Amino acid sequence: MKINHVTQSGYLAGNTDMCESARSILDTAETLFSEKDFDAVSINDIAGKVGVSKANIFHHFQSKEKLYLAVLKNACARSASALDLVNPAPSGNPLKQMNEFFSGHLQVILSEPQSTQLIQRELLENGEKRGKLLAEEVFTDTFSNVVNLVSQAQNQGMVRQGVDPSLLAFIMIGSNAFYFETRDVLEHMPAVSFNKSPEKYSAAVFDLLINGFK
Amino acid sequence: MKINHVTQSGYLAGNTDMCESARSILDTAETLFSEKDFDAVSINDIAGKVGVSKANIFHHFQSKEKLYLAVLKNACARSASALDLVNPAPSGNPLKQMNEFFSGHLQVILSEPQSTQLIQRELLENGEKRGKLLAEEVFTDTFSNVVNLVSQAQNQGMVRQGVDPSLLAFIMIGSNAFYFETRDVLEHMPAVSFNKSPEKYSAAVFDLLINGFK
DNA sequence: GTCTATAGGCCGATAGAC
DNA sequence: GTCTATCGGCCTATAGAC
Repeated sequence: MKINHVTQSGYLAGNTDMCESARSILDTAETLFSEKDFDAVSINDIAGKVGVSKANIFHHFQSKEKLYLAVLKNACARSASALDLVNPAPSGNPLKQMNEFFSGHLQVILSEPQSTQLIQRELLENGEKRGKLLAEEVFTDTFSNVVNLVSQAQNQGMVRQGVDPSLLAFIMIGSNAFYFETRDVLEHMPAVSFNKSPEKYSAAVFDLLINGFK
Repeated sequence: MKINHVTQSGYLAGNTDMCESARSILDTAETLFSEKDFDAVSINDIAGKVGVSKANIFHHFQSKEKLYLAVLKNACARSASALDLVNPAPSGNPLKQMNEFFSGHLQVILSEPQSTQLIQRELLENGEKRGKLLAEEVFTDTFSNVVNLVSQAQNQGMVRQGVDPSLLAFIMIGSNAFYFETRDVLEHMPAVSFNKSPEKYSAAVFDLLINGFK
């Protein structure tokens, strides 16, 4: 498999011009591509599940690669817009805003498992080749929003000096991402109290990050 | 692709009886399977790189699936034994031991990128189907060692009551795993001070976990 | 825009000589 | 143990009728 993102305009882009069957194909493809990777999903699989012919898929999307990229673009856009909604209103105090983002972020990635899985796989499989593209088009915006949130909290004295805002933002996002990744294994781990309850996890981690373990 | 781990004796098992060419096949297969997933690596690829025939691979390993499982088993064993060495001597104080484990753990997963990548992919792609197996055979031992380390520290008053040892252990391992996953993207992120230096990252995260951000 | 039929290639796996 | 040759199947993609 060889996919060249550079020929594309980008992960994020609106695609509003799409007839009904093309939408069905795109939606079904997203489901299948989120369950299994590029090579493990055949055009036959998608065509069978949608109820159209193989040739019809190649008519709407010129190649399997372009279909996959359309799916990925869609997932990135949906994930990004869902995370935008998590950005809390600037009314509350910064500490509360950080907490709201943290728990909201975990809710979003757990409620959008398809997009999350697709993006995580892209990170794992193609990080080296397309890390720059992913960084520029997907992660930087969300990440810098969180960094700004932390910086504001720091300016108001709710985060002590000496804490790197980008590090704290990284740990918050990473804690949630790792929870998502390991959720299926976590169920079978003995002596883990926080599985099966993302809310408890969010609360406990945030308390740990505020106060430390000492 | 359909792989049934249940027919195997387990991820972890010594395989000492192996002739020279079988070893070469296994090593090359590990390299290729860590770079690309199961379907994206063909027996032809492996045979070509090793310099043997396809049929020879099927002679030593009966199927592509069994070869992959042998590779995975190998990687799990190597990763687990590398992490065993990280368990610090019980001489120092528990806080220092926790710190040593934390920085050592990151060093190990960064120095064994092939094993780490294979295990992370297995987690991402087959978590739901084989989460129980992965939990029992790979993660539980390492994880409970870390939980014990934290519990000992807590008994000696170096970790405050109210902190769940399993949560703290989870965050430590997760922080390192997330650093590994995102290392290629991190390079292209502006305003991130801790990329390119795992040591600084370890130190800064541990300080944050000890003292909190408040 | 949707279909059937098919081209052309690579795949995993096997047969059988040495 | 190692090879060459090959089988049968599934793959992406296209041709061409409607």
